[in-house]
Amino acid sequence: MKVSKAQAAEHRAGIVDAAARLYREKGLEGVGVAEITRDAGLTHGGLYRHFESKDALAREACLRAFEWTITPLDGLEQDAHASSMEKLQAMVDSYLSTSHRDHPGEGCPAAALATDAARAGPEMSEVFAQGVERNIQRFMRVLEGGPAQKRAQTIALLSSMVGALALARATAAGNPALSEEILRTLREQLVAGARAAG
Amino acid sequence: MKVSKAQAAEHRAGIVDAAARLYREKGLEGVGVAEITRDAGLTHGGLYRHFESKDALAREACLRAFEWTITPLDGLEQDAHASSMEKLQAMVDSYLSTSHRDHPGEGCPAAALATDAARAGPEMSEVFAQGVERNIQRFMRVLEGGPAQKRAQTIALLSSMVGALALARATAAGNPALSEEILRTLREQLVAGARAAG
DNA sequence: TGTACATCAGTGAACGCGCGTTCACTGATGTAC
DNA sequence: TGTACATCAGTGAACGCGCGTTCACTGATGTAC
Repeated sequence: MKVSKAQAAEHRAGIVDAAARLYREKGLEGVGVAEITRDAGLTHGGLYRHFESKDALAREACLRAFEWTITPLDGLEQDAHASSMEKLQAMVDSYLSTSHRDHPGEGCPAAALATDAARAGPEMSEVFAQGVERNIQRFMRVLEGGPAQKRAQTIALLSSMVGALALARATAAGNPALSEEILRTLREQLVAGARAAG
Repeated sequence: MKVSKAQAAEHRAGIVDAAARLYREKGLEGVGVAEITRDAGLTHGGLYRHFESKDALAREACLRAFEWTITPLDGLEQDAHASSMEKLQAMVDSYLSTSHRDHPGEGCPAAALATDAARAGPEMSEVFAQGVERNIQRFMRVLEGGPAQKRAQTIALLSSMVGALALARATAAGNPALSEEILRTLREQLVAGARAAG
């Protein structure tokens, strides 16, 4: 049956949200349209009233996934009492936490979808690059120094955290000690490195 | 028809090699057994004389992929004239080259398969963790300092390079300038960081 | 405000298609004598 | 060294199965009068 325009818009947003979460959890090739729409409380047939194809939905879900949040970049940012270094440490600790490792569905899509996006064609790559650029702009705000220096440091910081989180996830089930060691080591090294550079 | 034991062993190795390359290029869920065996010059039916299942082949291929080589860790290592810092720079430049970015099939599986391995179950995670541990041991040899310090630095170095390469690949088609910027930035930052720490 | 009706979001069966796996068969290999 | 024969690596058709997508249909929505 037909539903109101407002409800249809909600359904559409629900599908995008479900896809954004499931793709991060299971990969771009690990989820079917049936599972996505079921998760959103609908059936698969109606998906094509909202999206041209599964790939079009995947691109929109990827863009949506990049609206993820992490403390203290979001919510606690107004806290003027915290020093820049304390904020950096808090952000790194949050990004490289076991909680983030074990819940990719609500986490950073750069770490969850990078290799998938590399194989998904130029359109997805463009979406992904937009998200990475946005991430860089957000993360830059916890660093100090000139714009060029800050940008370079942010790119290095993001790359390190993405790689560490990806490796920690890949080794978590097979070698938990190594997985924890990777997270712990980078929590320590990254802030020490920023302290030396800043 | 039946073939000699020696030729059967060659065929088996050829299948593993083809799988190791194709999985790195297209992902663990992006290649079928038909494509792998065709690439090895065989048909898909005979695959199950050598491997229990596709997953068993994938695990063996992943282990094989971790036998990848990179200069100057392999081949040039006897060059006693090169300083440790020069070797580190050469290794980082090689890892974060556009050539490595554009040819994942012969490159580092940690960067190519990390997110796939995280979703492929505990047995694959165990194989992957073994490969990562081996990578750490190899990379440690270009750094100086005490064992604990070297190991921590190596884990940070490997994480940074894995993340940077993954992000560079994901953005290469959609934003080539950003992709190059990521590689260039980490080539510079990583050695500068090691210089400061060492 | 009421009424008639075109619109269209959502349903669920059906479609090709490619996948991993199985299996009867082939014929060279390699062993027993 | 020769011969007979069991073994088994490899072939290619066939199997269920799940996938993305299509489509006839439903019935509430929202518009035209």
